[in-house]
Amino acid sequence: MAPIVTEEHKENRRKKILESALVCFSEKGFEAATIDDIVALSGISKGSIYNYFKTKDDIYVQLMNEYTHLNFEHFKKSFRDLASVKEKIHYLFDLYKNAGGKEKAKHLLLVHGEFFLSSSRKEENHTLVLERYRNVYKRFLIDLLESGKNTGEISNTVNSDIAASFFWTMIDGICLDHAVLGANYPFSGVFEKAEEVFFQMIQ
Amino acid sequence: MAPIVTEEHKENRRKKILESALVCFSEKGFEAATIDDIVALSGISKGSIYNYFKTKDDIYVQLMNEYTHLNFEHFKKSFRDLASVKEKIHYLFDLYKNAGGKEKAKHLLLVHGEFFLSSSRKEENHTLVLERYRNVYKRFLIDLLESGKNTGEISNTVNSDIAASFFWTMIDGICLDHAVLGANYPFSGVFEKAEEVFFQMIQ
Amino acid sequence: MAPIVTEEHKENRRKKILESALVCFSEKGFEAATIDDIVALSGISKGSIYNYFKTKDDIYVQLMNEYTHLNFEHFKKSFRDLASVKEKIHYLFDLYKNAGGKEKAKHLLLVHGEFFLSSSRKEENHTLVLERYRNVYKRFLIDLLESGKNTGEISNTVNSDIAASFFWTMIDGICLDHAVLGANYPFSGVFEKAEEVFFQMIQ
Amino acid sequence: MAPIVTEEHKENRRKKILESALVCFSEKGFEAATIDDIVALSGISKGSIYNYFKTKDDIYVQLMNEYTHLNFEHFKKSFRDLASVKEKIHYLFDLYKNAGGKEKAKHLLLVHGEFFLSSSRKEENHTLVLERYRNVYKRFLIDLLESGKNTGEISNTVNSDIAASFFWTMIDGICLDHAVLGANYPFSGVFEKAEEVFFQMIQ
DNA sequence: GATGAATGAGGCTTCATTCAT
DNA sequence: AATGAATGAAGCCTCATTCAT
Repeated sequence: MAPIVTEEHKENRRKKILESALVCFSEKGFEAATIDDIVALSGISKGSIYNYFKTKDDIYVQLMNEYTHLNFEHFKKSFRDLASVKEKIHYLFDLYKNAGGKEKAKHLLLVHGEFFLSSSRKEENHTLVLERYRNVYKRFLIDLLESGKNTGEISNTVNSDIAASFFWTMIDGICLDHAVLGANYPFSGVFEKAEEVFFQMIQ
Repeated sequence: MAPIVTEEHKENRRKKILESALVCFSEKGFEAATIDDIVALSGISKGSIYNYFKTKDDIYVQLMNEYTHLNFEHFKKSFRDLASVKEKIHYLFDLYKNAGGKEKAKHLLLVHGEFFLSSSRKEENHTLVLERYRNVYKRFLIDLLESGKNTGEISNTVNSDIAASFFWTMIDGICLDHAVLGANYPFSGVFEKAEEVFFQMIQ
Repeated sequence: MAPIVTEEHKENRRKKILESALVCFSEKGFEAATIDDIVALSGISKGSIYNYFKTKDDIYVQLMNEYTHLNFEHFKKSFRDLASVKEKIHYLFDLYKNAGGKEKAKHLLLVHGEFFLSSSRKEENHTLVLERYRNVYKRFLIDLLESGKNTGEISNTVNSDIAASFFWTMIDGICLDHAVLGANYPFSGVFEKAEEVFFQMIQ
Repeated sequence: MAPIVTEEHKENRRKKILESALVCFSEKGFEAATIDDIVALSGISKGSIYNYFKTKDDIYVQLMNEYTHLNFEHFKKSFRDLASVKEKIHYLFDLYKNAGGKEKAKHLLLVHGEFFLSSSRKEENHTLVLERYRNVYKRFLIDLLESGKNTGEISNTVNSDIAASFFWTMIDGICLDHAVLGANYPFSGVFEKAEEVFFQMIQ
């Protein structure tokens, strides 16, 4: 007898749970959000959720991994159409600038931010955050900058390590301030300054 | 009959509770930290804590207010000995740069960060955060920049509002990344870049 | 997927909780009785109790509603076999007279009494008590008296409203005094007097 | 050295505590009312209250005793001016009828009612209630009725014991229903009926 | 006697997780 | 695989009572 439940169906349910968790964690914070909240939003039963995820923490971790992964997949795909390194960097800025208005992006930011912050208190998550920072976020930028040096678009005197860190610090800082402060924060103005400043720095 | 316990004694106990709370919130996060943790660390009984603070949330809020207040009192006092606006700004950078190594500063950062982040989900705290951002943090920087314009130290073309926001976004971003990423983050290097960049921006 | 547990099973557990609560509230009073008492008596876990009832107050309210409802259902069913209004009224007196000896009736009385009394301090419960008094207890008696007037069994000069109130005041007063004073109260004697007096009043 | 604090002053403070307790117990119920409520209302410090009363229960008991005592003192004093037994009984009815509108009387009623009810669960208080019922309330009525028999005002066939119990049951029932049901209860009408009925019974 | 800060046991409720069906 | 009832540990907070001054 063929399996009644296809792999695809299972993956859809898994995704549905993660999506719902994202909204719940964003709205209430990880600790305050309950499994029942996720049940209510996803329409998937509690027992079922525990078939897909071992613990509430597990949902958190998989959620973070999933979206980081999707994020960079998206970056890489979009980069295929962009010729120069500068264009790519402009594209990154644009991406985050445009995300500023989207609801889902705000959810992701808050949850990412909380995960990042709280990771310093949980060995397991901390390892994950560090690993991701080094091998994904920073690596991505460093590779970009180094390739820019090779093409001559970026000055060889630039310290890629510091510039990469600086880039993400600014992006994170701006997005977070925007997510929390909302209209009280001159999002566009600061973002433009940041872009301007960053290009000065690397040329 | 006069009160048996001096105001000073009471203030000391209040401080002791806040200090203990800071450590507990920093180590476990606000939600995960328990009143019993604070009891254990402070040596003050549960009932007594509730004589000084109405709720766990109240401790959180007073803690945040207290340190913001102390912070800016400190800024203002130190500024008396500094003649130029540039010196003052350099002093601010130095202050945060030096705080990077201190244990208590790291605690404060994590707790402030979490408060800031979580405030977007709690109307009451959000109001407080917004008010503090506008009337304390940003106001402080704007006043500084404006007085710099008057003395000619700072270019009149600078948009104080955006520059002030940019300043705090960088400070917050750097300190947070440093607190979480630790040795994986080139703290000093990024900080120097930030200072350099900021002075370029305002001249 | 169909529910695993039958509605009947759930209703049984709900009933079990209410029954246990009745005993606990009766023995210690509502405030002094604890959820743990109910857990101990019912053998149902604390968490489960909160699956069936929102709060301790909710148990109280549902308990009161349940028994009032059962009470009047019982009245109405028994009345089918009774031809005259007088017989019905005699039946009511008998019912309460006989309840005097039963343990469960005593429990109910004390708990009802306490609920009634305390309701004046809780808007929500007060509304419920008033509504029940007007639309159930008093309505029942008034309807009875009015139908008696139609059949000529009861004098048309009787003020049904006052007679109905008088009826319940006597019943309540007697039952309460009996429940509290026990052997020190001439229950049967007073009850007979009350019945005698009431029939004089309505003829 | 003469005592700084006179006996009178002490007695005044004791009274003040009892008065405040009456209001607090009436407004919140005995269990829900706190010592701090009494402190707030009386303006007397917590430590001081415990100088005058051993426990919260002690306040309750003394309060009940005090007012029962005052009550009957008042009865007896007023009776001096009344010649016939019937007048005295009418006077009693009038007293309770008039009390219906007074705030303090309502407080007393609710608190007495709760004490009465709850006494069945506390051996110590129960003894007190029984004793008071037998030796004060009922005794008072029985003596009245018996003296009425002697003067010929009251029929010798009346069972004083039952009539006395009936009297208090009606009074209690009416006052309680009135206190709780308020405007929904035809207080005056029922009271008049009760008086009418009682005089029929004893003649 | 008077004061009110300090104490800590104990109450109500929540919620992650398990497990029988 | 799916369901949701059941569990009980653990958290926040209250409050009667004590006691140092």
